[in-house]
Order: sequence, then C-alpha cells, then structure tokens
Amino acid sequence: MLCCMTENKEKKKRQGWKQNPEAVQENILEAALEEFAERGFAGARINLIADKTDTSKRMIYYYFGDKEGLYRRVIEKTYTDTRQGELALELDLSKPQEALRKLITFTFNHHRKHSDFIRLVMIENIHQGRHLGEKQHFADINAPAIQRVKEIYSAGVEQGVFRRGLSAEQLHWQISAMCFFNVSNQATFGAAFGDQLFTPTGQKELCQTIEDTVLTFLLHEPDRLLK
Amino acid sequence: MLCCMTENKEKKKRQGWKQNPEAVQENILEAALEEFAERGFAGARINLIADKTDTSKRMIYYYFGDKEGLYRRVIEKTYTDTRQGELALELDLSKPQEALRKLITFTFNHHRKHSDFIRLVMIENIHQGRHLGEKQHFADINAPAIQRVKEIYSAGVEQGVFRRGLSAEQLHWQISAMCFFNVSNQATFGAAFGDQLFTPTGQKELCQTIEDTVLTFLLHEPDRLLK
Amino acid sequence: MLCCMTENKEKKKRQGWKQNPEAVQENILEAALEEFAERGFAGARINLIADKTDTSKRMIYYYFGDKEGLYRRVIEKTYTDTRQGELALELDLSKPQEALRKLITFTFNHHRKHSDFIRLVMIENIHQGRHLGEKQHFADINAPAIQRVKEIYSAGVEQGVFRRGLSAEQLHWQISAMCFFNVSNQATFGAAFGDQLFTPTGQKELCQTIEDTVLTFLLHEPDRLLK
Amino acid sequence: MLCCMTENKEKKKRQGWKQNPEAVQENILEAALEEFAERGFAGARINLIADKTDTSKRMIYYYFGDKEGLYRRVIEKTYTDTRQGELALELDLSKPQEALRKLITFTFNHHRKHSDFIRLVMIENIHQGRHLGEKQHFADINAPAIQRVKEIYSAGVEQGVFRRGLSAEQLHWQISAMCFFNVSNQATFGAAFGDQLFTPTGQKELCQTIEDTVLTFLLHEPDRLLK
DNA sequence: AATGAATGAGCATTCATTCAT
DNA sequence: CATGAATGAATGCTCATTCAT
Repeated sequence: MLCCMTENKEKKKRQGWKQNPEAVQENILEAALEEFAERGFAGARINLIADKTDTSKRMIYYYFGDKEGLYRRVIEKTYTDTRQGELALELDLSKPQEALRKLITFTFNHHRKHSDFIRLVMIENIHQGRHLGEKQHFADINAPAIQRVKEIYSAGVEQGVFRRGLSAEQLHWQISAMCFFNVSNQATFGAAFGDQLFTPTGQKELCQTIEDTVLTFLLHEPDRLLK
Repeated sequence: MLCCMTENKEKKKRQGWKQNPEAVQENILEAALEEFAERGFAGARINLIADKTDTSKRMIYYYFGDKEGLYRRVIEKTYTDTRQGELALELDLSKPQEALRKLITFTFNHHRKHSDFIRLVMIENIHQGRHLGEKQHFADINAPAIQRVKEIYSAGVEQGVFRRGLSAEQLHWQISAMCFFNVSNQATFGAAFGDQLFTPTGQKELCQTIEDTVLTFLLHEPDRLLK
Repeated sequence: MLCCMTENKEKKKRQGWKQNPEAVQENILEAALEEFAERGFAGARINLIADKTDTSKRMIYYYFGDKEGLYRRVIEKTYTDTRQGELALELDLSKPQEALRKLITFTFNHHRKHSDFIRLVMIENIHQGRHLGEKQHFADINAPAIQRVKEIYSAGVEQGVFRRGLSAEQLHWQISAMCFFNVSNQATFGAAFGDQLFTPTGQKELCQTIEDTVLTFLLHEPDRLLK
Repeated sequence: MLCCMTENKEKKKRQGWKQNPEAVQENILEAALEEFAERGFAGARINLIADKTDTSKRMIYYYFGDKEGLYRRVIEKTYTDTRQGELALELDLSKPQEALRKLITFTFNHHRKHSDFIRLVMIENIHQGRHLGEKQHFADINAPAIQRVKEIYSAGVEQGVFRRGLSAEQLHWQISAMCFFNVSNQATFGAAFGDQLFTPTGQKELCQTIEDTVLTFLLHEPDRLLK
C-alpha cells in the first residue's frame, strides 16, 4: 500500500482517449515495440510494457491474448509500417542508375533511422520466423519491396544501361544485406574492427560504396578467368 | 510428484573426466553455446544448459559465477574459435582474384555451417555488444580477419589487377555483410520473398553473385555519371 | 516426492477475507513478526512465513516487494503497536511517585509479555538500525515514550518531591535499560549466574528493585565524597 | 579459471606459521568472531570467514566440524576473554564507594570498547542461549564477575557504608543492564530519541548517572509511602 | 470496457558441506 | 596436514497469467 507493490505503479495516465479501443491498442503496440526491440521476446517484460502504456496490464491480455500474441502484432505492424514508408519514395524510371542510387540511399538511411525495425527483424530471425503469421499475408506485405527493384532493373535493361540476366530478387537481396548489416551488426563489427565505418563520414562513404558496388555489378560482366 | 523431476534427471554422465576442471568447463561451454544460440540470453535456461552437460548446475556457478559470466565466456570462445578456423584457410597470393574468390566461398560456407556463431553474434548485437569483454582483447581476436583481406588486396594492387584506393576494411565489411545476412536473415527473407535463394542451387548462385559483386567492384571504376 | 511438499501444504485457509488487501497484509505481518523475532532477518525463511499465513508466498512479494521490505514493515508496525499500547496507560500526575512506579511496573511487564518486540529490537540493533525507515518518522513514533516520563518528572519537581536538574531522557533511558535487559539478556544472564532472578518471585523483586533504584535516584542527591 | 570462481579467491596468505594447529585455530576464531558479530549466526558466511583467514575453508571444517561448532567456540572464547580482561582490574576494598564507582566505570568503558562481545551476547540471546555449552562450565567462567561485586558490597556493609539486605547478584545485574544496554541498543535508542546520550559528553554523564544511581540505591532506604 | 487482487510454476542463485587426492 | 573440485537442497524472487467484481 505505502511502499512497494512493484506491480501497481501509480501512473499519471492521459485519460482523455479512453473508450477508444483502437487508440488503446495502438498505444500498447508502441510501448511493446520499444520493449521488444530493446530486450527481445524473452527479455521483454509485460509489466514494463504496461508501465510505458497509458492503460493497464490487464488490457494487454484483453486485446492481445498473451505475450506471443502481442509480439506477433508488433512484428506485423512493424513490417507493414516499414513497407508503407518505402512506398512514399518517388523514383524516376527514365534514369535507372539515378533511381537505383536513390533507392539504395533511401534504404540505407531508412534502416539507420529505424533501428527498432532492424532489431525486431533480427529478433524474429533468432526465433526462426515463427511469428510472422500467415505466410501469404506476410509475403503480400513485402512484395512491393522487390517490385520496386524490378521496375528499375527492367527500365535499365530496356534502355540498354544494365546488363541482362540478373534477378531483381538478388539485387534486392544485395541491397538489403548491406543496408541491414550496417545497422544490425554495428555493435560487434565496431568493437572488432573499430568505429571508422560508423562515423558520419564513414557512413556516407559506406553508402556510396554500396551504391557503387551494386551499380558496377549491374554494368559490368564479371571476370571469371581467375588470376 | 512431477514437479521436481527436471532437476533429478537420471543422466548417464561420463564420470571419467571428473577432477579435470578444463574439460568440465569446456563441456559446460558447449552446452551453453547451443542453448544461448537457440534461445538468446534471456530465453536460455540454466537448468537446460545443465541438463545438456555431464556435470551439474552447481558447477556452472562454480566456474562461471552467474548466467552473464557464462554467456560472456561463450561469446568469447565462439569468436576465438571462428577466427582460428579461418586461419586454417590457405591462400595463394600470387593469384589475387582466385584467392579472393576462395576467401569468399570459404566465408560463405563457414557461416552457413556455423549458424550457432551467426545467431550468437546477432544476439550479442541485440545486447549492443555489452558482453564482448575488454575492447582491446576483442579487437585482437578479430584482427586477423581484416589482415587476410588486406594481404589479398595488396597483392592484387601490386600486380595491377585490382584498382587502387579501396580499404581492406570496407572489403571485409562487404563480404561479411552478405555472407552473414545470408544466414542471419534467411527466415524473414525467405518468408517475405520466397525460398529460391536458399535452395542448394540458389545458394550456389548467391555465393557466385557475392564473389562477382566484390570482384567487379575491385576491377572497375564506378560510374557516377548518372543516367 | 518429498522434496516439493513444503510449498504445497494443504492449508485450511480462511477464504472469507480475500480481496481485502489490508487484512491480507496484516495477516502476513503477524506471521512475519513471529518468524523474524524467532530467527532474525537472515535466519527467517520466506517459505516458513508464507506457511504461517492464510495466503501465499507470492502475496508477500506482491505487497512488500522483498524480504527486506517485509522486515522493515514488521519493525515499523512493532514499534507503532508498542508505543500505542503504552498510551493506554493512565497515570495520576498528582501523585508523581506512584505514577512513576506504575509506569515502571507497566513497562517491566509489558516488555516481559512482548518478548517478540524485544527480540526484534535486538535484531534491529545487530543490523545497526538500518531498517528503521525515515528518521523523523521513527522519532515521531517514539516521542510519546519520553513525553510520559517528562510529565511525571515535571509534576514531581513542581510538587517538590523530585530533585531538580535531571533529564527525562536519562530517566527513560534508565527504565528502558533495565526493563529491556531483563527480557533481552535472560538467556545468557540466567545461564551465567543462575535463574533466581527469573523465577516469578525473582521477577517481582527485580521490578520492585528497578522502581526503588529509579525513585531513590530521584529523591536523593548522590554522594560523590568517596569512601 | 580466468574470471569468476567466486569461491576460490586468490589470497596472499602469510604462510610462515603453517603447521601450527593452535595458531591456525586462533586465526580462524578471530575471523569468525568478526563475521558472526557483524552478521549474526544465520547471516554469517563460512566463505567470508575463510576469506578473512590465512587458511582455507576446508580447515574450518577440519578443526570445528561445522558452522555451529565454530560459532560455539567463538562464543566460549569471547566470554572467557571478557571475564579474564575484567580480572585485571584492581580494586581497593577499603574504600567501597570508590571501588564500586571504579568497577562501574570500568564495565561501562569495557563494554563500549568491546562492541563485538556485546553483539555476540545479543546474538546468542536471540538464539536463546542454545550454544553456551555445558552449563556448569559456562557458569564457572562467569562466576568471578559476581564475586567482584560481592566483595565490594560486603566490604561496604561491614564498614557501615552500604545498607544491608541487598544481593550482589542484583547489583551486578543493575550494572550490567545499564552498561550493556548503552552499547547494545544505541542504534535504536539513538534513532528514536536523538544522539545526545551517545556523544562523548553524553556518555561521560551517562556513566556518572549509572554510578550515582547504583550508589544512591546502596546508601538510601527506598521510600515506599507513595505520593 | 475495465481493473486491483491474486497466483502456480519456475527462475537464477547461494548455502554449508563433502569428496578425492 | 592440507586443498581444489564437487554437490544436494534449498532460498529469495520473478514471470506471464487469471480471478472476481
């Protein structure tokens, strides 16, 4: 009553929006995103999520069933938000090289700014993708990402700028790999090899390098006569 | 009746190596590696680690102090083992292109085979590298990885095969990024975009692509006159 | 089989008062008082406290946070109860000597009857008073004890019965010391010097002696011309 | 090996006196006294005692059997040392008042200086004197303490200075009570009623008061005609 | 729709103690 | 005499979850 009861923290909650189920759920999802991204699924604490919320622990169970249900919804929301954010980017397909560089720069910066998303993806990979929900639905959410690359690549091939025979999927994979790794593995890579790559100028150069790498690969036939 | 059984498992333990502290520690570390890699730090259960062991839970605390101490030692061991495994690879510096392809193939396959290592690195990145121990020591362990690339690149430049002005660090980063991502993000990438990349042939092509990408980048000056 | 039983005791618990947080806390505090008084802080076992309770171990943590939090509350409650018990005593200030004897008899008997309180005070002194909570609050709880003595002494001085120049604080200290020691050190004193003082008649005489000692001190100027 | 193994602290131990069983035991007893006095029986940790020692934990078991055996020996030693210390005090029985004041001053200061002894006695009282060993032996150790008072009192009565009919036992009890309580309850009494009594001057006055109290009681017949 | 009270199962950790040499 | 390695049994505490209103 007076002292402890760690589980019932007095909280000054904005009460105005009560009676609005969707807002309450949204509010819970935001809190959960933070917590899951910071501590992983097992490390996250329902109590702490509730504390970050303007509602109570009981409501989490009311709306999401259990911890896993909440986590699933967080994952889904995070992917959806991310892909929707990407759709806002406008590309000029008449200049395929420029478009591709723009897409890479965008992805690079987007991932840097949304480390919560990156962390959540890592966490979900540790869980071997068990919480991605219905496969088809998940695929649908993500389809636009490849589509984007495909449009640019096709335009480039049509204009005779890019070489033929490459798959948009692999191109997207290359871009993803480097833009993702840049954020996901910064801690260990920096500790192992120094932080030069992660300074502001290091990052600018790295982004440039990724663009150059992908573009060079699109422009030049690889040499397999080894020396 | 049922409740206590977890701790009393009749275990057929090899008793021969008792009184051999190093073997006992090694045995614990192996069990812990599995468990941490599978469930993360928070999700790992000391009891389950002990069960995989030929000794008891008590000995874990005897030798490693607490869960975090054990985890730290697992991380250190995993990195050390990995880097030492890499040193076994012999490269012929007189043929830089071939050497680089060989290094990439090796890294690609090594990472695929050691998904425990990959998972542990991901986990540690989620923890923001808090358990890597003394920074200098960790850097020392990892230094050879860059050194390898530097030797190949320097040889290539000297022989006029590779273009000048690139950093070995960035090259290592590129290779790492793609070989690591291939394993670390297989679950989410596969679910989002299909498993073609992760079939046996898909993987063969992907490895080839990584090699081509890096080599092309080393051979051709990038085109920055955008079209 | 046997090993888990301590926690699963079939206990006939009065269920009527559930959902009554204050009663539950009170119930826990009583059980804890017994246990702490009997075994000290370190020796007390949360499981045993829970067993003496009509609720579960979990509720101890729910309401008191941890063992120390519970102990703190027990100490506070014990002091509060004791001081409040003392306030019930009615004293006739028109007869200061009688009033003082009555106060001493009361204190003597009170301490004998409440050996739990005495033991808890000893335990807390061994812990060097670390759990007494906010100093001012603790002082406020105890203030009435001195006030009582002060009233009697002032009345006695005004009536010309007691000599001037003594402090109520020291008088309270004298009374406390002897009434407390009588209970607190009975075990060792009895073992060392025999149990005569602790038989019913021995105790009656001892109480009388304490009264005589304090009163004689109040009536007669001490002789410091040593012989 | 490298990091934890909390139980095997590297200790720079004076090795010179090894092979001397009595010195080893003495060394252990001193360490144990500190630890038991500071934390009580249940709170004391065998590991910490061993750490304070110049020998190992195993030796504690070798010489003392178990924790309780060690504690018993500590109690016995403490009482023995204390009583022997008291025998050093020389008293002039031709001046009984002076002798008694001297004895009280000595006891008062002795207890202040040996708070370890006081704490251990408190602890043993909490354990209800269960570890005092053979009763007769313990009584023999303590007998001199009363004897001392008896000599003074008898001398005083013979010289017509002290009134007749009092018991040396009670006198010793009075002195003990106040001198003991002064140290044992300083923490709680100070917190409850302020620290004035425990400042250097406060203590000087308190000692004086104890002397005055006891002597006045010895010189004046108590007044039982209450007013 | 909402909530404070309640909880069983299990968690990391610690303890005094004994074994093997 | 001496010691590093080993251990069973508990200990304090936490977790996600459900009850009762």
